[in-house]
Amino acid sequence: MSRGNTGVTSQVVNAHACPVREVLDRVAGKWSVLILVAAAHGPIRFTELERSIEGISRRMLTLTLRNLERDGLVTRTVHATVPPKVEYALTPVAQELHASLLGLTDWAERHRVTIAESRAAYDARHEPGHTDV
Amino acid sequence: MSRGNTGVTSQVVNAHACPVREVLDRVAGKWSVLILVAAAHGPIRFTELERSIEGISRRMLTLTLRNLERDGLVTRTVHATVPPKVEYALTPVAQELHASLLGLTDWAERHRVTIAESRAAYDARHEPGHTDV
DNA sequence: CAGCATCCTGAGAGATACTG
DNA sequence: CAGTATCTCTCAGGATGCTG
Repeated sequence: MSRGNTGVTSQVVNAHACPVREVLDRVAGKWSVLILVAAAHGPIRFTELERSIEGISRRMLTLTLRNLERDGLVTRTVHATVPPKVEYALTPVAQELHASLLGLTDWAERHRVTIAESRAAYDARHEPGHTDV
Repeated sequence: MSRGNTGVTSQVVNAHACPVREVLDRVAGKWSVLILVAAAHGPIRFTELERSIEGISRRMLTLTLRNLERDGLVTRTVHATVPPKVEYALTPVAQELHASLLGLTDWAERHRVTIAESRAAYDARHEPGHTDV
């Protein structure tokens, strides 16, 4: 505050220091949350995940699971049977996260319509050939 | 539930239907939340934003602001003065969102250490040349 | 001051095929 | 069943330069 400004102390925000961004970097991937949701009910097998999550590829399922495992959000349990059986389960930490996400879910559902309208209006305003005002 | 399975009704999760993913698509961008945070204290000018947010480029600031405006999360007020003065402010909807994000912030701060450790351990396990077990 | 236009790079993600 | 291995492509995001 060494320089007299407008009065609002616009404090510096650092991307690396911001905790929200940390979570997002972890969860923002297209599939991460979907996996968290699908696994929230209890341990679930690879193929079950694959079928539960609409549109996910084998590759992305594997990659995302690996990342979640790395962060300690899911556990991977291999049952040495034939055929192989691998179960994925949320860790307590991930379950807490899942709970925190409910706040966002709630927000999304309360405002999804408003936002859609806002978009439509904005797009209309900026369409090629709007008469403005 | 027409097919008898393990008992866990792994319900189908659709990326387009999942409300959490909707929010994320809106907010997951590298800069969106940072702008929300920086603007949370009150109306803020373009250049103030630029300086508040460490590392953001003019281009990304503009783009992200446009998207937020499109979704009705920020308002853009142009003061017809010389030099120009443009102020961005959060809409009530965005302020609610900002509040919901506190849950995530909290989660991140409570577990950031654990997660970092988990990563380190995982990476150690998978380093080239681990003796396993 | 507050942008827009342009060029460029790389990580995320899709498609496809092969295997312990 | 539960993965790995490539190959490709899109697009978010960085760098830079120009303007009302």
